[in-house]
Amino acid sequence: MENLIKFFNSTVPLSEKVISLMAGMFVYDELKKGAYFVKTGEYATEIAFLETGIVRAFYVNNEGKEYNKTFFSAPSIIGSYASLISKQKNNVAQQALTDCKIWKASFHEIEKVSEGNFEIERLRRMIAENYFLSNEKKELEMAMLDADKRYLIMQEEYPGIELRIPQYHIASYLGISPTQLSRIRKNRSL
Amino acid sequence: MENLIKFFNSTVPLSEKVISLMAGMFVYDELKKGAYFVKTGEYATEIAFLETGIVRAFYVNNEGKEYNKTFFSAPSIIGSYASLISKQKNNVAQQALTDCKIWKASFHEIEKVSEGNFEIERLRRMIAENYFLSNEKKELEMAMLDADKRYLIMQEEYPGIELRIPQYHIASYLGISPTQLSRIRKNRSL
DNA sequence: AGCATTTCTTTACATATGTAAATGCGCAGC
DNA sequence: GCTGCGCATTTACATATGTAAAGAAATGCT
Repeated sequence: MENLIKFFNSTVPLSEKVISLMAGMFVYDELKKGAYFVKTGEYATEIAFLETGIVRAFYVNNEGKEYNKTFFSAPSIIGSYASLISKQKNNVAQQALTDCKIWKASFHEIEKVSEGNFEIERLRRMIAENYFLSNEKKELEMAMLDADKRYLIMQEEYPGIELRIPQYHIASYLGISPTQLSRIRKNRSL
Repeated sequence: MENLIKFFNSTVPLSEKVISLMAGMFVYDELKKGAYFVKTGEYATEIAFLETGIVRAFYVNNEGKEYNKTFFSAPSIIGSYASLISKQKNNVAQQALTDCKIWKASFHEIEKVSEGNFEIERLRRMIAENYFLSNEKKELEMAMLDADKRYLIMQEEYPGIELRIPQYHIASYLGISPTQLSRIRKNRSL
């Protein structure tokens, strides 16, 4: 729980009051490797703080192929943010790639306590902005850089992740086939 | 100016007080076709309401090729949102594709008046969320759908835009070459 | 109206990357 | 220590899409 507070505080400093409010909203839980935190086609209701572990967000195209959109590496917030704020169904599933420790909360409750609470409203604004920025960053990278460079950036962004999850998840994240990732790795090491 | 108020009100209803606050912050201006509202490498300071016209947001890769990231078709908000909230340099330029009428404001001033103003804070949160959602939507479309389908969606999202801007801008938006767009259009009409 | 410029389409060709399948490697469990 | 299974790499091949260039069409300017 201290980790959660610390994590939020690194976005905006929070008052004692807000901290104790939040403390009541989050409960501890675990995700086994392979378990889903969010499933496609459902309405998201929960958000969680990922204390340890790795989660992937991925979508499936009409041919049934999976694409990894994001990795969440602790400490981080998980939950289908898009579905929560739009009240639409998820298009993106979230699945644990390792065993995970999480603290989850009902998003609806968070919305309720932020009614009229300036501080939480501001926290939510900053969270929205951060999501926006990291999406934007990934989008630009995907579009401007070749897979080579994206691979490099991925390694900086998620240090050590390659040791913890299979290569084909990385390939999917980079938007290329495992075959192609292999070719890149081969060239890299020449 | 009424259009501006109407536009913001369609996100969250605003009080008289906030409306008059805003009225003082936005001033009328125009952009000639081809003019830039935002240039790459600079720090954004302004935001604007696009009352009439079309603006494109685009980035340039290291080979000097341009990619259109978004079209803004009035009524809409323009300005390098990412740069404004991150206080980093722009990676994305914004250029008028037709003559435009705009109402611009200093983002810094907006930030100042939202200090402690719950309503504006909430407006900003919702704007951030909307930006996030439209980015997310585009990202999923780009990744899950082929250019065919994206072309269709583009036509729904920006009705009539094809009559107002050159084809190669559309191609660039779809992430394909003009040649390829031509091929798609040809197949479409069979 | 006529010329010039811009835009769109088409062709021919090159190539990057995906798919499929075979091989190789390493770790886990017995 | 052996066996099997999951994962990574490699090979061969197919193909979608980009590039370049030429031609056609449209637009705009004087």
